[in-house]
Amino acid sequence: MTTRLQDTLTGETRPLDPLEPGHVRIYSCGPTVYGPAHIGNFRSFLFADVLVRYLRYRGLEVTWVMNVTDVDDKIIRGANEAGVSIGELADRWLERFRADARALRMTQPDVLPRATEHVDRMVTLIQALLEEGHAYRTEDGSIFFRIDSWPAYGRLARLDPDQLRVGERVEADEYGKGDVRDFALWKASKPGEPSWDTPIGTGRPGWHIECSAMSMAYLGESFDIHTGGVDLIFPHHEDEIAQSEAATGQPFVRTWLHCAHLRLGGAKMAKSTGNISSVVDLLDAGVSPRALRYALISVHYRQGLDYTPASLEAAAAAIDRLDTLVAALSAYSEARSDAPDLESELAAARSRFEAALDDDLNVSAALAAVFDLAREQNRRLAERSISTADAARALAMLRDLDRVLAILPDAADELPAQAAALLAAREAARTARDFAASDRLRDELAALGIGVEDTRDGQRWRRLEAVR
RNA sequence: GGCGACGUGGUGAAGUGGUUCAACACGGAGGUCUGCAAAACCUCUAUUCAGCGGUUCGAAUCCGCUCGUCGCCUCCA
Repeated sequence: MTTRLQDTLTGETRPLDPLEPGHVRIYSCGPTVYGPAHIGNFRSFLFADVLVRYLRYRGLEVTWVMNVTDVDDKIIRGANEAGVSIGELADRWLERFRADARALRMTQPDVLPRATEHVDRMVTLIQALLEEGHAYRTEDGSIFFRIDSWPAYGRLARLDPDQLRVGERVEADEYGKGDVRDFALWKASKPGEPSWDTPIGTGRPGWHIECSAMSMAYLGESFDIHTGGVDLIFPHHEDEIAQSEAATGQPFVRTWLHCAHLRLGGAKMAKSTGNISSVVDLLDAGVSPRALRYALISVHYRQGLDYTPASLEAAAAAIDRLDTLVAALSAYSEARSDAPDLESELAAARSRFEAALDDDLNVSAALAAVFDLAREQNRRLAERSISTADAARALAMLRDLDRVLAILPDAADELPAQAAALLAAREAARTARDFAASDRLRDELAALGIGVEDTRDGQRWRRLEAVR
């Protein structure tokens, strides 16, 4: 069974068939670094992360590129307001983005190219478009893509170009275009804006051309998968297809994957409407990053998802259930022979897990396989019907599946020295049957965020993940 | 106005013609275990899948209509 994915362009769910066998090339539209990322942004980044992790888990080589937009209207405005250069502003927010991504256990992309470092590539593309008659220059020196020159325009978004409601929301600074629907490839320099001196004039690149140039720079003129939020389908990705294929004559992307919106209060989470919840704010408020990750990835990527405090609490409880199992499997010790049927039980869980993810990344169903496995192992632990080695095998299986999900506690997590001392003291108190002291020490550990339980395997601890 | 997605229990959500098809998680009720606690396990928590009509031997799953929610057509993950 191979992994099947639903392509936005054709609507078909097809087996993944990389252009280069065994090597998948993926481009994800990344952040525009002018402010803090919100969790809706990260829903789409983490969806791509799970995809990358799963394909690697499956043994495929993956090259993952995520762009960073570091020049656009908002960055320019933000930099002017803050009295810094766009580079300084972008550096600041890119650093924050990296920190958020680390906290949420997003895989580091192989390349995080910045738009301002790839202007040459964009210029080359634009030159090709000008030569082929797909682009034209306006009086002020801006360059636009001529939509009429590309008959397939509108296919991705299933929009009829003639039906676009032009005139209602036309940007004031873009008159001079041959057709109001045409989009900017190059914006002529204006006072107070950064610009580049290039063979096509002095100015700065439009947004859409960035992604075409940077994806091709690292992945080639044709590559396997392009991801982003559904709100990028039109016009961003539609424009990318038009300009890329018009410039190269090659099919641009084989599979388009789009992540549905995260909603807050019933409406799409978006900076422009202000109903956002930033990752920084949540983490600063003490929200467990693993719970947040779980909440964001546990629903199928093409399904809308409502963000509520309750969803985060449910996620934290689910995570805690797995944490407890990991702690129990680690602490378990029983001198007896191996359970003969464990191996097949673990294998069955793995195959359910893989079948779910192969089916267009059905994370909910994959999690169901993990939680069923958890219940089975908890039962065996309670019955003491497995060996110490069996427990280690079950834990190894969970950890292996977690290469995709990345929600389990850190394997290298060590008890802080202070807590370790309290735990040792509690051990001594319990040996002396001094339960008053034992209970007091348990409270002290809880205050440090360490939960302690007494079991046949001795004291067992786990971190208590805060929700808020 | 055009295009599209969706509507499953107290909540989130999987399931897209039959065979444990109503998963899984959260929450709730009862029980077992336990110094206490916690955790875990067991049992229960949707004769029913927005409503109506149709196709079929058989539908949550296909078709039609109605109602409702959301999204795109503009920057946006």
